[in-house]
Amino acid sequence: MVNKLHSIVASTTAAEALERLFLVAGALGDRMAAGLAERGLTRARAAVIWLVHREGPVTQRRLAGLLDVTPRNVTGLVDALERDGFVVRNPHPTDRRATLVGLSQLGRTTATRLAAENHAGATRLFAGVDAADLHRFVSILDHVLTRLTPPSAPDEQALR
Amino acid sequence: MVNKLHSIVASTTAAEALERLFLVAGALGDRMAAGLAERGLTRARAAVIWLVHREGPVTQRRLAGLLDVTPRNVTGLVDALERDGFVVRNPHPTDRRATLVGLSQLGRTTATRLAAENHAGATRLFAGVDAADLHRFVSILDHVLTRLTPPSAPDEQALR
DNA sequence: TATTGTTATACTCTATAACTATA
DNA sequence: TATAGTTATAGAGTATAACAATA
Repeated sequence: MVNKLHSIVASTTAAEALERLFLVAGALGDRMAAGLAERGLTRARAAVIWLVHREGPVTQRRLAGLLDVTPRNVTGLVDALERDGFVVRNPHPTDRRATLVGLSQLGRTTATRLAAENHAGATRLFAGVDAADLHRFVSILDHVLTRLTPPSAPDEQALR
Repeated sequence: MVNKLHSIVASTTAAEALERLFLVAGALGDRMAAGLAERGLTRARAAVIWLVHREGPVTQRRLAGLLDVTPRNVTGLVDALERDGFVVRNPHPTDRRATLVGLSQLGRTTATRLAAENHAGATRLFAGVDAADLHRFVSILDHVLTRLTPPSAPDEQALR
């Protein structure tokens, strides 16, 4: 009886937590999209810039794997980023089928500025949260992530 | 000096927390989209069903406000949902310009099933998390949400 | 024969602008 | 004159399928 009551209370609170998590995720996503739009970027394109910034020049095939989208999709994203001057396409030194995508100067400065803004934004959002509480907060996020992400999957969750 | 060191540590952890939050949000979104796809739904369409389920029959104009999208967008979403049998359009009793969007029987059972699955999923995701920790977790999410959402905005954040 | 990137085609979400029918 | 919903048009992200060049 006690157990049953306990589980009911716990599950209700879990639903509230999930609802709140969705709310924060949505607001966070909107805020990020707005910031990116000011630079003429979208989330998908910013993800490409971010990945290339972390990985160095990569083939589109690899990008498709890292982003977990189709190669055709990468073609479109890189087309737009190249047109807007964020990335450059270069021939692969040994494999003449492949293309290496690298950052232009604009792409590099954009990546570092986005990282700085991200860092500043995070500091502002969590300002006033006790260090121990923040640590527990991250622990719970990890807990959720573990139950959410199927084990295995080597590249798929690299950024997303 | 102590203060400076403290702020450096805190800001670093905040960036980690934000990164983890993005990770969870992405995985959560993917999971949800996959579940909806099994029922022939997308996130945008499910949001309509969810709102109509909560509000009862609503005009498309009101839906546009609640979803924070353009009226034209609502037309498309309702078109698809009506075609697939989730909602029905009915004339507004007093305003002949307006259309009331309501749930069909399929829409109702879908809404209740999605709610049940959501509840079960939340319970599973947070299983093993201490009640006090979960409460603090939600408090931090609220803390972040407060700093993220500009005060005012009456309808905009109704669901999102 | 397999892989890399592309063209072709299509669906979904989203937006702005112009228009019709009503208030 | 203002409002509800639509048609017209467009951009962005995504997918599958077919194809060329190269491994």
